[in-house]
Amino acid sequence: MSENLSKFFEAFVDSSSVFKNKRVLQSDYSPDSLQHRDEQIGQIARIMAPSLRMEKPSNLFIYGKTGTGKTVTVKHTLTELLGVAKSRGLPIVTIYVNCKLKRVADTEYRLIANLISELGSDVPSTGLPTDEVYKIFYSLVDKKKLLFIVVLDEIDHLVRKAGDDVLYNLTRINSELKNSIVSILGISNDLMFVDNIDPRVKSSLGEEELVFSPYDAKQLKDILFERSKIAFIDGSLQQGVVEKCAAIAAREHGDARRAIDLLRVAGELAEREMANTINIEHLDHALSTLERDRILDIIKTQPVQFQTTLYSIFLALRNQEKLDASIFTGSVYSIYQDVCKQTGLRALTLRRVSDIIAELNTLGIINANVISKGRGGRMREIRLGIPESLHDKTLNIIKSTLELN
DNA sequence: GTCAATTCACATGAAAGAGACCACGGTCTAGTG
DNA sequence: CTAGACCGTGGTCTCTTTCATGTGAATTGACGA
Repeated sequence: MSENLSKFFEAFVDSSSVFKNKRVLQSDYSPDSLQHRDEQIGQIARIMAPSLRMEKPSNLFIYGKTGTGKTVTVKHTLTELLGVAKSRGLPIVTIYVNCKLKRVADTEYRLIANLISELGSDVPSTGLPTDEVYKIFYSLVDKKKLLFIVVLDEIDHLVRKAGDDVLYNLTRINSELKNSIVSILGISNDLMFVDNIDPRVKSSLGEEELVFSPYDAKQLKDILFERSKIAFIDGSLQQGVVEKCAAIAAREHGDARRAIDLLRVAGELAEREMANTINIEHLDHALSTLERDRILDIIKTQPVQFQTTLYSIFLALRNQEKLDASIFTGSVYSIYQDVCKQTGLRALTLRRVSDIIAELNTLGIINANVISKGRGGRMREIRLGIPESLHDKTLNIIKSTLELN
């Protein structure tokens, strides 16, 4: 057996892979040159340039959907800026924080704690009063004369969870500092986000704004070609694969990250088959694999109550005999109560379940719309958002977490 | 027939509570010289 | 005498509950033509 296995590994190593440099297709890779973002790079550079004279650059706010190159562009531009600063001996420091990462920077306290740790110091992950942490941060920043550029990626996430007080406090930092200057660069996926924040914060944080529009199919194609030249062995991509990949991604609001993922998975599938070219079938297959993994992964990582709610939705729809029909909050909740009784789980209130349904909706697992039936009341109309081919798998996942049969 | 008021069944907001974590400082205990 | 174990306190964070308020259109009922 182990002989077989080692043979397999040998064969795997020897088989001509389609990849030359797979890292280029990984999500954390940032390319040396950016395509179709010259204009934005120029604008960011113009806004940030005063920092090289040790003047405070305007706070900058960047919007754009996922995969439009916001993060990469910002990182790219700041790296260049830091290069110049370094060669001139200017004390400029950039800090990059992704506010979406759970347990890293998704609350006010943790954000500041994170900034502190970026500055090479440490505070406990919990236990201190928030203003204490602020004080530590201030003293740390103000110790030397420095110019900080703080990049807050996915800032909409932070505000949604922690409220806009955070931003207000951050924008006030400069008035507390004697020596140093802090400039904030916020990145948001949500275009509507700014409408919901405190006007005071809005004016001070959004001194400058920049919008990243989605890539169109042609631009995506250019990007994919560029990457695939480095990533794949010459000639391993069949005609039309990149074009189709670009077209798929363009259809889904021009998400370049997704397009690149798609290409990578297609390559992995081809590699697994020991094929030495990637064809359209691989791409189609990759598309469904990616989608399947995403959905199953989301479901698997949901808390018990979420899974129970989803299970109740399944049951409610099954009672109606047709899974593509829709049901309403009330019937889901009564079934949910039965399920809880059955499993011995403590049943939550309708209020909470209603929120859970709303959250499942934003995850895309279900589609729920609020409708009014006039005197019949107002409620959510709920449908499953999971493709039928995955129904059995999701039910199995849920049943195993609920220890049901 | 028309129009405003009513009503239903939740949606949505706000505030507050419970319980899990964690750090810190003080006290107790056991081991060491 | 000292290091480590063990509390109590005070803080944050997440998930919930409770209480209150909001909402959109079918229904109702008064009113006038």
